[in-house]
Amino acid sequence: MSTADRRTNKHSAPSLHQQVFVSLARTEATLHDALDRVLVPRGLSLTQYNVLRILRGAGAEGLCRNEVGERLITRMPDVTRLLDRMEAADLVTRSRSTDDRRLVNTMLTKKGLTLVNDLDHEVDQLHRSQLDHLSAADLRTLVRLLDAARSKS
Amino acid sequence: MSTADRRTNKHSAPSLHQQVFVSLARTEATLHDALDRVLVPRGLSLTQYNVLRILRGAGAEGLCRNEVGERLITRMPDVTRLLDRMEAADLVTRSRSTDDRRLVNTMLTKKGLTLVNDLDHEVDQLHRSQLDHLSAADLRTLVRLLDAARSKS
DNA sequence: TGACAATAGGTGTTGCAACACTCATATTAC
DNA sequence: GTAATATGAGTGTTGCAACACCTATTGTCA
Repeated sequence: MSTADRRTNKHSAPSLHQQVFVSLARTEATLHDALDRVLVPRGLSLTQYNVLRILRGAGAEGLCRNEVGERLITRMPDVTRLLDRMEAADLVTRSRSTDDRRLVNTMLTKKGLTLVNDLDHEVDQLHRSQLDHLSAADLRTLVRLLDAARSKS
Repeated sequence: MSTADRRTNKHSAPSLHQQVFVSLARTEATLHDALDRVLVPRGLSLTQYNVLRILRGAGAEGLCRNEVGERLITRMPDVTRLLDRMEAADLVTRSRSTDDRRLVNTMLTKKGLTLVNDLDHEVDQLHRSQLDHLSAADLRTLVRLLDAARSKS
């Protein structure tokens, strides 16, 4: 675009790269919203649900705060208060490590584990219903291209 | 999963549908974060940038609040204060319609138009650099599958 | 025409997210 | 062994987002 165009409404058609970005954002928002409609009635945000799944995968030893943050999908600079809220809801419990007293291990409570196990089926059903009009080959292609799309970052 | 498993850490491997959801969320977060690093130094959130592009596309007449909200990528129940902040930053201006006095038309200021035009090149360069290791055919396939993935919702 | 519903916009409040900063503990260098 | 650095966790503050609710204007229909 030339300097003379800077104060006009003229702008070029979106490039293929931009189409990818917009389509990606729209699809993520659509699927995210639908999942929220399952999680919010249970008092969970998507981030909190991800923490439950992360901690379930970690087993009884739990994980320290930074390990939880690293495994989260979205960058989350305030894991402390996220875990505070989940501790207040009796979903997780924390205990300071004796090995390294800087570390605080967080693990699921029985209530948290039951909740995330209960949600497995409902969430899987939702994802299936949202995507069952695509073939397995298409889904595998989609995952492959999505993974490739972020491989540079 | 059987009832007996509800309080265990046993859970099945993620289905293909779940892999799509996770990969989609991760890729969106990665690309979103990179774009934020371009926009935040200019004082913009991604949503505000989208509003600028929406209003540029609308031309001099502008759009009313609900029309802006409908065109946004993510559901946004508080467009009023979003536009308040952009008006305070002198990016948009508002005027109540005389035809239907319920409507308030929002349009870009000269500053807002210049800003969004200036960002075009930088944003496009970013998107290209993030995705230039994928072929055009792959990008077209990605857009097609992403569009298909949200077609049911 | 006058009551009532529908639409558009705005507001009050609450809770969460992001930033910078501090404190405690552990590791490293000398 | 002590000082300096690095790492992990938590806190104070600010701003934005989401929810419910309210007001003004328009449209609908008896």
